[in-house]
Amino acid sequence: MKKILIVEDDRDLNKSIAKFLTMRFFECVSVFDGQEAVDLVYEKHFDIIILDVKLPSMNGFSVAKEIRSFSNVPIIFLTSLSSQEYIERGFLQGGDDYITKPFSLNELYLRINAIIKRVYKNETIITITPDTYFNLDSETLFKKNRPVHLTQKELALLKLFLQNPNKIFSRDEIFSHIYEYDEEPSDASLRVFINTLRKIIGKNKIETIKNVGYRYIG
Amino acid sequence: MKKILIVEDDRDLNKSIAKFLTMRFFECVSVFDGQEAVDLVYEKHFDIIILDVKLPSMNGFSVAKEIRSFSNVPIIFLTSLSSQEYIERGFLQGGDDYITKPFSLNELYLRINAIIKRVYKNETIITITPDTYFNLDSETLFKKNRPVHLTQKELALLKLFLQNPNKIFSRDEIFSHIYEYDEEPSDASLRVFINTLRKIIGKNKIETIKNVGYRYIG
DNA sequence: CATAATTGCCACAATTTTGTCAAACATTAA
DNA sequence: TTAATGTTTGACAAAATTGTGGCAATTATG
Repeated sequence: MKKILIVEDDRDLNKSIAKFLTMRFFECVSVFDGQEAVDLVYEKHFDIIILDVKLPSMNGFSVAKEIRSFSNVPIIFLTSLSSQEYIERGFLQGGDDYITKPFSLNELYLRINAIIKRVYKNETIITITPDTYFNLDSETLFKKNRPVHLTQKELALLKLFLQNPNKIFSRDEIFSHIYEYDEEPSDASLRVFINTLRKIIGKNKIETIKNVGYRYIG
Repeated sequence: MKKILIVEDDRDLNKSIAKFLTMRFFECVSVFDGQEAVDLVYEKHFDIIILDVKLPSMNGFSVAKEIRSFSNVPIIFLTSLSSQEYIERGFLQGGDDYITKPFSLNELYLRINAIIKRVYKNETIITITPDTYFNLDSETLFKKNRPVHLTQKELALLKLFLQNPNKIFSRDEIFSHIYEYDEEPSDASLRVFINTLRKIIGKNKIETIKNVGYRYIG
């Protein structure tokens, strides 16, 4: 679950953003002034920061500047100042997006997701083929919207592949991921799992790297 | 240098975007309708796509949907339709940003940079020809955005060349790089590998240095 | 421009690796 | 305990990679 820091001195607005995003499975922390935000980011990890520009004492741009001196956490500026000059300043200060008030909470939500998708590359739903996808939360593979049963090892192997698309895995690497330390089956075993996975997600989705291992084509 | 595809049927606007971004060191390609855009992305590599929503024949959302079926290239929607519904549709179609007209070119530029910073921060891609590139992270060669399977030796040879563009390699040097100590095949073998690589990346990309060896033209 | 040397390229062969299936074995659930 | 499910193995078929020979094409050089 992604952690969001909401820096907004308008308490009502702050609260409704937090409520909206919490309902959509984000973990939200609210603060109401700039210095507090900087201190908190120093101490704790956040996956994304929503930052109002007009804040008491320390303005949003200065907050961003301080945070950027030690962290690359994505920042979305939020403000009623829609002048080009401000927008440009926001991006130059290392911002990832700039939203002007009034805005829809849903748009904010979508923009957060767009950034998360790029930065953390972890959507919950991974599309494998047009009719096959994998839900990372429930760890379930769906084919034509029907869940497909996978055994423990099949699941481990599929997850390894999906989380590292296009990465070449040596047989040894795969073994160490899907087997316990004391298990040492022969190569033939892995071949069989590859075989069954291919039957499920499609032959061409797993490429054989001869003399090395395999890779998932993502 | 990052490559941008501009899909906008208003020729004047398309031209001014291209001019503005070219001055800021992007390589721009302009097209004026949706189908053309899809065809082009299918064949060539772009780092980011600027996509007008209102296009003749095929609208921007459909274009994005088609592109997303085979590519993850970042897309920025561009449109005068500022209704929430449209904005949301843009993001749900896999868009990375949504800008409403009228907009400042500089803001577009800044938003492009924000996305590039996130998406390509640690991806190293070597462009070989307009439709062929090599991803150093996954050690994969792409042609028309499709991965091309290379055997061990082919890959070793290609990597040697790409990492040393324009350097003349003697046959002996190449041998010592791609063969193990105990392997000692004849010259004919290397000729065959050169031959197959040329078929893949283009004849003129590998120059023969008679009596010496070869070099990759980078 | 003729010649010799070098290189390109194709088809095939040798070798190794991988895919597949059935059956044995192990583990879990009923 | 039995039945059901999951995992591993072995044997053989199938496929892929690499090497080689032979001849055509190209290049350098006198």
